[in-house]
Amino acid sequence: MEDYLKYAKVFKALGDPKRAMIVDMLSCGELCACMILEKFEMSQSTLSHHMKLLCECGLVKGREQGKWTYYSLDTDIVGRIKQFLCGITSDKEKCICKEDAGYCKGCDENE
Amino acid sequence: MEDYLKYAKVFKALGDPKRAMIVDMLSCGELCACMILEKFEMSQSTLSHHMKLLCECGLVKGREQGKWTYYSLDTDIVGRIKQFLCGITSDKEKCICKEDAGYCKGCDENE
DNA sequence: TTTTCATATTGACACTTTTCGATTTGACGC
DNA sequence: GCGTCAAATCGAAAAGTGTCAATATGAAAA
Repeated sequence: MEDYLKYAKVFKALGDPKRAMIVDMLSCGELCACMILEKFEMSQSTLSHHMKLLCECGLVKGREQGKWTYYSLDTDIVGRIKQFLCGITSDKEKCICKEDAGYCKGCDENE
Repeated sequence: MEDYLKYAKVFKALGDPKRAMIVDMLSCGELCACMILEKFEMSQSTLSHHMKLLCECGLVKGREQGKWTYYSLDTDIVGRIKQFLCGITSDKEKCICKEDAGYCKGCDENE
C-alpha cells in the first residue's frame, strides 16, 4: 500500500522529540516561528528545517504574513494519522497478514 | 519531558514503511519471524534488525520457542502511544506552549 | 555427535538526518 | 533607496539508518 509510505513520513516527523514538542505546542493554536524558537536551544536554521519537515509530511501548515510565518496543525491529517495508527494496531478482517499464500511451512509444521 | 523522547522512539520505529507493515501484520496475532520474512523482499538479517528495533522501543514483544521466535504487539504500549498522540495533538489547559514566560515581543507587537 | 535449520550478530557500505554558521530572500520602516 | 528584521536556503560536518553477505549461536533432527 501507498499509505504505509505516506503515513510513515508523518511518523518519521514525530520521531524526533523536538518535533513532537513543536506539534504539542501547536496543538493549542497557531504560533509564529519566533515563538517556537524561544522554547528551544536550537539555531534558527535548525528550527526552519524542522518546520519544513513538519510541513512536508502534512502535519503542519505555514501561513506567511509580512515578515512572519505562522504555523498551525492540520487537524485533517491529525485525524487520519490517528485512524491509520488504530488501523495497523487492531485486529481486522482485511489485513496484509491474511493476503495471498505467503506461508511458512516450517512454522506450520511446528504448530 | 522524558515522554517526548520515549514515544519519539516508537514513532521513529513506525517511521519506516516496512516496520509499519510488520506492525500491521502483528495486529492480527502472533507471528514467527519466518512468516513475516515471506511477505517482504528483504534479507533475513535486515528483518532481524527491524524486529530488534520494534522490540527495543517496546511496540513488539519477542517470545523464543525452540528454533523459532514469535513476535506480537504489546497492546499496553499501543494504547499509550495512542494516548500520547491524542495528547500532543489536542488543545488542553496544561501545555508546554503555555509554560513560563517564553514570549515573542516581535510577534506580540504585530498581533 | 554431526548436521541442519531459524535467528541474531557483525562488519561494511551508501544514504539520510541533524545540526550549525553563513548567506539569501522578502517585507517593513525610515 | 537603505538598513533591519524574520525566515528560508546553502554548504559542510557528524551522527544515525537501512541494507546485505558472512558468520555465529543455539535448538532440534538425524
